[in-house]
Amino acid sequence: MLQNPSLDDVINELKAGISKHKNILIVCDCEVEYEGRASSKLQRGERIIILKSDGSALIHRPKDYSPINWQPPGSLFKTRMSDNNIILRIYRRKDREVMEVKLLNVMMFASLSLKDLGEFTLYASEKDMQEAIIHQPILLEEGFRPISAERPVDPGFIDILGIDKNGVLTVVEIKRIKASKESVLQLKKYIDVIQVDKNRNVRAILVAPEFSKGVHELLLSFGFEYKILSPQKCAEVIKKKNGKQITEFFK
Amino acid sequence: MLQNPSLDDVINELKAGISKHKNILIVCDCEVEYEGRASSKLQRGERIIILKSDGSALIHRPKDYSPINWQPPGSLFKTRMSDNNIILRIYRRKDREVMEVKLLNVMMFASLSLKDLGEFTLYASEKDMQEAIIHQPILLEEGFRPISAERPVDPGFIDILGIDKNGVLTVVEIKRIKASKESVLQLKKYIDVIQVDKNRNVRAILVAPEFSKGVHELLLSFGFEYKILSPQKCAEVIKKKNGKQITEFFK
DNA sequence: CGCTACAGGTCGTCC
DNA sequence: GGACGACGTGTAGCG
Repeated sequence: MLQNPSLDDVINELKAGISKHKNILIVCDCEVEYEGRASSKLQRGERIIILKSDGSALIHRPKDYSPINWQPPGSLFKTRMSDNNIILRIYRRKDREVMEVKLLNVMMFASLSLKDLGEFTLYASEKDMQEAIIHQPILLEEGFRPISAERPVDPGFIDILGIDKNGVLTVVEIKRIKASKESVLQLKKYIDVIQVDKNRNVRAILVAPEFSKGVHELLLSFGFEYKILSPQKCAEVIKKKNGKQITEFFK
Repeated sequence: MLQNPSLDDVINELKAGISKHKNILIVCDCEVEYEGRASSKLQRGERIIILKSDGSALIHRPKDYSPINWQPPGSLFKTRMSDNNIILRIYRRKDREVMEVKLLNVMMFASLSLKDLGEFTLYASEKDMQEAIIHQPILLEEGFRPISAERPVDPGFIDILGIDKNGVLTVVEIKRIKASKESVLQLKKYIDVIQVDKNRNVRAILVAPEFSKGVHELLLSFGFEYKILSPQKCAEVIKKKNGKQITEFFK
């Protein structure tokens, strides 16, 4: 870890860090150029640079969520001196993308060996909602019996296909966030494919925690139905189910 | 800037840095929980945390382009001690999202005042393609005259609306990357709205650097046309045009 | 704030 | 490697 190091010290540490697959953190005054799917130029300023061991690189300005310039994992790092500045060249083979950083002054340099084996779990994805409904169909409605999930149709997949308590074929489309008109049209597409025989009775249900303006009307115009269901609720069900499985596992 | 500081020192610096709207960089052993549009839990491990002055927060693992947990700009930072650990609570009003980081051990802490006024320019955006075609319609085809750009229609916007050399109304949809079937359907949507009178002759042209498999067939089935044009080519035109403007400015 | 479409989107999954 | 869709997508522009 170096504070206000000379560029000579930085380039040595940089080369060493890269070859040892360390994670490198640099706070510096720099310029950046990018050329690839688009091209960009970033004038001189102070930024935070992260070089990761998987070959990804991020350049962060003092504002904004997203990096102003970056390179995805799998990129190659190369360094050289030019006009008493360090040039850091980051090359990505796919799309032949190049990002070049000119380091003019380094305020802080750190070469890190981060140990991170912590497990990451995300709950309440759309997949979770699907599983929850299949595991506990009453979440959708009483008497519903799922037949298949992620059933491939001409263009796309039907989230859940099932039979209702009256034996009517039912297509279920799930959204984990507020459903838009787009979602209704997606459902329409599936119905058009499924309902080859126009006289055959098929139900369509859009499941979401809430619905955008105009969606109810659009659903009505197609004769579709809806069901309010939150991903959090589904996450609860999944958690309980998995907990039970673990209990059963230890029986 | 602190190396292996005590958590007492960190929380003081953290509170000071947050109130002074500094950019804060932490390398530490931590756990993270998130609750909002979904919920997630990240077990203990060593990570890089960036807290920005605009209220955005990023937690980076030693791998991957994207942060494992984050909060977009405008979030509120709050700190407290709990069981001899620092709890950093980052709250976003929209969607009532909460991210809580438990700092167990801090390897490095830096409170930074980054000066970054450098200008950023990006070329080869879809907007550039639009401007290039409007400035130099021959990029699309000989005799084309643009009428309007970003014209709002029922749902959405028509990239460019114009008249071809034969006086026929022409809808142009632009993609800066390979155009998919989705793009064709987007164009179809606009045509359906524009072409109220089915007998009225309207041309539809999809402009993109390349086209996915099946797109040509879909275009054909709708009677649409296409034009190969790369964003890089358009960027050249725009650069030349802007250069000329600057020249004219100094005349 | 909601709706719409773009983004150097990224990322996983399946073919 | 291409095609397709999800993402805690984020972000800008407009009403």
